[in-house]
Amino acid sequence: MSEQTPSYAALRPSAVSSLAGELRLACMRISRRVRYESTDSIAPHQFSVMCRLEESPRTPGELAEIERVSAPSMTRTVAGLAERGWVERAQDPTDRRQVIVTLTDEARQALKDTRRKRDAWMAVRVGHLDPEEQAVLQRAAAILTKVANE
Amino acid sequence: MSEQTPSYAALRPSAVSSLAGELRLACMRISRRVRYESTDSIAPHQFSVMCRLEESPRTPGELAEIERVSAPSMTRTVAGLAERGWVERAQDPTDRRQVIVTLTDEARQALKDTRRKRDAWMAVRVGHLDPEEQAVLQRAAAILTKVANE
DNA sequence: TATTGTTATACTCTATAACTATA
DNA sequence: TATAGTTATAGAGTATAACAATA
Repeated sequence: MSEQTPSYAALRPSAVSSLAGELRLACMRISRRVRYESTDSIAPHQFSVMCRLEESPRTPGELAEIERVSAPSMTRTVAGLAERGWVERAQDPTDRRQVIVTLTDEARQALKDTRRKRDAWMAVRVGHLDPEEQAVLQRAAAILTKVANE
Repeated sequence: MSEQTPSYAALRPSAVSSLAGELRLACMRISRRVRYESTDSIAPHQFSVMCRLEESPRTPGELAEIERVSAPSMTRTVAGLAERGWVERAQDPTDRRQVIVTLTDEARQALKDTRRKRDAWMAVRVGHLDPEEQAVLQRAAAILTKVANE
């Protein structure tokens, strides 16, 4: 039997459970550290809404549903973003009850800066790992992304 | 050259950077999903303080410093925990200005329940992976834990 | 006089309820 | 009458400043 077994047996439930616990805790700790260290100028709820608007403009109602907050909360959040020049509001020409919220170029740049700061924290630590550990994480990254998106 | 190379070259800076970005994002998404799905009865700031008290009793001043919140905020948080029966406050016999905050057994049980719920979310997803993916994550878990603790 | 913790007050983000404008 | 969004008001959690008790 070689050191790297070419085929694998499925983990037993108890092993799945302890692996899940260890991974979950590590992900939450990393997330916490990244958030803490990156001293954002963008508040978490603002950041989250701005990410949604990156793909396409949306109405306040859609944003409230996606972010699972109340409509008045989203009105307030959008107002704050507009005040800082990160979104623009326009009336929907086909239904004048609706408002279309669009991200500004300035906001896209701010998002880019924040992500760069966050990635930098992680990059320093990944850079300190030895090559074999980096290779394991390269394979793990895709799997964790799949888990996160499930 | 075999499919699984036995020795590895260190990643170039650009590769470290993109790996870091992918890992960081996956960890933050998983963290967010876990927090969202586990519908805690314990608020995040309460949970965090309770975890600190799990190791040993502490004074409000120590807790405020560890959690990086103001002393009045910690007074309030501790008062809330005491009201729910999760902590008990006692005067320090050697310095009567100080208060010793201790976790109750009920709180320890509540922490256990919350962690079990969080781990369950992750365990379902890890259980869906194929055996080889699970094997990769088993090696990655230890590395991520090291990164989180750095 | 310095330190520990609390109370007083204000600001932010959240919510529900009531209201306006439009369909 | 129903829907999209806003305004009114209140409840948490945070902060700084002022205070009480103790060292």
